[in-house]
Amino acid sequence: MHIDQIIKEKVVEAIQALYAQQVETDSVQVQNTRKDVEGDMTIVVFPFLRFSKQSPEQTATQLGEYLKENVDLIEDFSVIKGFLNLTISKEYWLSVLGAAFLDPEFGFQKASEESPLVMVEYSSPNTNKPLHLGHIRNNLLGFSIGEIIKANGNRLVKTNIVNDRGIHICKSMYAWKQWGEGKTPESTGIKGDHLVGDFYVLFDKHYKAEIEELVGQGLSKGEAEQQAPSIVAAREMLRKWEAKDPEVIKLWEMMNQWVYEGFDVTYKELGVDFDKIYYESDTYLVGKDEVLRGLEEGVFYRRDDESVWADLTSEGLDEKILLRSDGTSVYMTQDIGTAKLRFNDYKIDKMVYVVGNEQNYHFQVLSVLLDKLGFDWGKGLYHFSYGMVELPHGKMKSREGTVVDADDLMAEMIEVARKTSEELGKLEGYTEAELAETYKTIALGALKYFMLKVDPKKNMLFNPEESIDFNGNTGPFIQYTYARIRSVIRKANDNGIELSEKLSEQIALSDKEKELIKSLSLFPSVVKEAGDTYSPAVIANYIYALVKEFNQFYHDHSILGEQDDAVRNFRLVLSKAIANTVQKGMSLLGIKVPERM
RNA sequence: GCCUCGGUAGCUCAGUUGGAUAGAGCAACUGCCUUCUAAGCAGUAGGUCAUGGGUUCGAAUCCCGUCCGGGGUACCA
Repeated sequence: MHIDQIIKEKVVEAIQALYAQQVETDSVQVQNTRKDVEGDMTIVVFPFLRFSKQSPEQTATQLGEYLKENVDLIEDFSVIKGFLNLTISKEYWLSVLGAAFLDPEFGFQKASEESPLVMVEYSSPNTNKPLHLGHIRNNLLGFSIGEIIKANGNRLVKTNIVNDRGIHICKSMYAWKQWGEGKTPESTGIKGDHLVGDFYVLFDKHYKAEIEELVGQGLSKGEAEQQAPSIVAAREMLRKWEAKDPEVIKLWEMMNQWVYEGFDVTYKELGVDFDKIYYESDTYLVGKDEVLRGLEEGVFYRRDDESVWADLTSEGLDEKILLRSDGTSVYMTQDIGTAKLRFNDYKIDKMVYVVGNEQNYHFQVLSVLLDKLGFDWGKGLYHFSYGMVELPHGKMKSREGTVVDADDLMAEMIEVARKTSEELGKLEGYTEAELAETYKTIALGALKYFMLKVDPKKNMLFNPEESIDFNGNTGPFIQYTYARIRSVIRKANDNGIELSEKLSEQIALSDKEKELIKSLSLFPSVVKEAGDTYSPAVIANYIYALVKEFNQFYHDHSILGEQDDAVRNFRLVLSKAIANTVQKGMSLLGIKVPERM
């Protein structure tokens, strides 16, 4: 049991004994004592004044005396205004460290066959252009939240829904057919997703020129947008695709294949993966069937123009279109189909969608629609809604070339990591492969930590000019601390020093050492909080604080140079426990840690 | 218009269910490598927590108003 809980229960007991009053354990406020005040844990006594009918100081003193008298691990107390500061015994802190050191799964809960099955959908790219910074945030959040869900004792299925059909891919297809001159990734040496993206941009260029020309001929902008030859041709291509025209299907399959091969490279570099991938070309018809079923059952209704709608006004939402008047499906229809397929494939207890906050309304509606269609999991779906990544000049727009490309960004960061490492020159003796791996670990550590340390709900700013730092509150700072500890442990091994989990109670603990154990002891509750709130940032901020504290300790205390064997052993155990916690915490963010850097 | 999210140091961000004197990093300035990795440590400076009210022992945090900004409100996804 954690110290908070123990204290809370003892306070309840004390209130009962002193004032003959019942209070709830959760109503007792326990917090870490301020650094500049003597003590470890602090109880706020203001809420008890109505029972004690005495001043805050008197109440706190009475409580303190009772606790000191009756609770072994509480050694002493002090009172400042309405705050009761408790000093916890050294023996207790040492036992906490020993337990953390011995348990390789410290802070994590194991899943069993019976554990809830959680499906996390993330990434969800369109197949007409390469991945950019916005996708990176999505992928990193999705992967991380999956790891956090697992660490909280759930089974996990990671899934991706690929938007492989629709007008967007037809635009690239048309542009390639029209102006592509038979170019392929092989013939050009361009990565498949980038090549297809280039044609998407090319389409837009021609389309815009056509619109301008038509407007010059006297058409309105709206008319021109509808009548431009390129868009007419792309729409015709979409129609043929839906009619399964063999030539169009062949082109579609070929270009999508290029994109998938490109995506695979990017995903691998980013270190994310999926257990099951769905394609909208497979799910949109299922969704259509579901909507028609809903129509038959009277859940939806048909308008005069044959379009199908859901009336959600009684739920406080709007009316929502589900099938167009020409019978084709919309985004919502596809999501219904995908959901049905998934729940047929897996016995899912909880569905989590990692999708940007611009789609909050969409998921609110989806939840109600699934519920109306009789899926009992509809109401429980969770939209993990995250904020946008903004550039200094505003939003990213792929057609205006203001995007930060995922592949380029990673390559640039690896290059920075390489240069920095070479300047510092601490990797002597590493092979080329080991060097390359270390550069990548550091570069991706920097990128991932940068993206994950901020509250996922909030928009964040990315400044390509200033790039991502390697000092201060960053991934490499944390990795560096880990590498330092590993270095010490290696040296200990080399000198034949063995670590013992038996910690002598004779040694004196410095303030910093005690603080470190306290911080360490918080890890399990941090993992839980991150799971409860769907927030990798909680993990990131915790690790940073822990590591920052360790560096202070490292600076002020010698570990291997310590003459007293018991103290040296304690410091090694403490260091190793922290390294393990850092490694596990970083793994929840999808970040690796290097042995040396 | 309506719905929704946000506004904390020059910049990027933390800030637990309301608690003590609001914290980090970057940028600026100053110290510390003959001692386990200086991608580090220590220090200086920087704040009307957008703003006006309210709730109470106590508000960055909860409630109401105002200002500013993002997103949504499509037979786009």
